[in-house]
Amino acid sequence: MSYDQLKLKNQICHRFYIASNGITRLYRPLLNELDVTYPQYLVLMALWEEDRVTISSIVDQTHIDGGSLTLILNKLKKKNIIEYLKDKQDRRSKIVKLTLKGEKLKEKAKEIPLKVACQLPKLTNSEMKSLYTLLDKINAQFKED
Amino acid sequence: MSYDQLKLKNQICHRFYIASNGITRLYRPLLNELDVTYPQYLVLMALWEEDRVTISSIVDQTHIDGGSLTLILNKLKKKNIIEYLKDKQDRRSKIVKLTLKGEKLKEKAKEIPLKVACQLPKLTNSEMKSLYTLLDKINAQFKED
DNA sequence: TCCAATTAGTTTGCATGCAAAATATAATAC
DNA sequence: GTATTATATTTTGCATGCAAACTAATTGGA
Repeated sequence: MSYDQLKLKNQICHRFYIASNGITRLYRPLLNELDVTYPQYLVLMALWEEDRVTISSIVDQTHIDGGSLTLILNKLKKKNIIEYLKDKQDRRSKIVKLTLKGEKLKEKAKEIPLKVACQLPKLTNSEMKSLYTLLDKINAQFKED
Repeated sequence: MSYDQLKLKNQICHRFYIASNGITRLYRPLLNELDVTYPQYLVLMALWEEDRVTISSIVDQTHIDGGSLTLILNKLKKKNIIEYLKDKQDRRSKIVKLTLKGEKLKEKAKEIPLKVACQLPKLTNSEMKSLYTLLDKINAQFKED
């Protein structure tokens, strides 16, 4: 009764769990210097690409849970990194906008990706491309949720 | 000032975040039938492979944080899935052991991996092998932490 | 042998992740 | 036009993930 399919070494999800937590841990000391957490950093990356967007747009971009995002955004607001604008078209919506401080954080953040990459095992360009492609295939499923 | 390296589409960690959370979500309804959460299921898989182990051994196998694991194990004990034994060699340690109920859960769990796999995009054997290899390369870094 | 350093676990405090219920507002159906 | 339905966001309750402080027990070294 060994049930190989129940062994940890055969679990793809466990590998993602380890990778996600492990890499996030690499970000933590770097993000501490910006006084943000990893999910807060995801929100910032979304806003640096496109500012003045609705909360549901940020959910779509980051895949952060909506309930959690409310709390995350309130914390970013308290740190004066974002502010809320009213959406005159639809009073149910809020528009999220970077403050000047939030915009300037991008400059401080720009070295982070390279610093994290340096701490990861070296993959060849081909391996990295392959990994991105495979992850995108797996995640395609979750793009609509 | 586009800073491509800060775009979400270029973040490997964000892909792992999406994959880990997304696949865990696929497990949830199946695990509900066993009345366990995903981290609790990781602990069970570790114990089904090797029973009567220390808590630190479970940390090594599952990569679950030690502090969280204390709570998780207490919940499994409350559900009568595991029990604690005393380690006479080292009184600092606890031995974790499956109860009969915990052992029998394995039988109920054995269909879960296939059911989850069926909900994921089909990857070829070669792609799946490649994905496992790449994840193992990334995660090799975290094996010691 | 005795004390400092180490190790195994637990506890605490904070930040999500998530499902489900609750609010407020908009869009649709009739 | 009004009731029904759908959408945007917030709130609530529970379960981790994690760093740091803490307790108890063991090990190592002078």
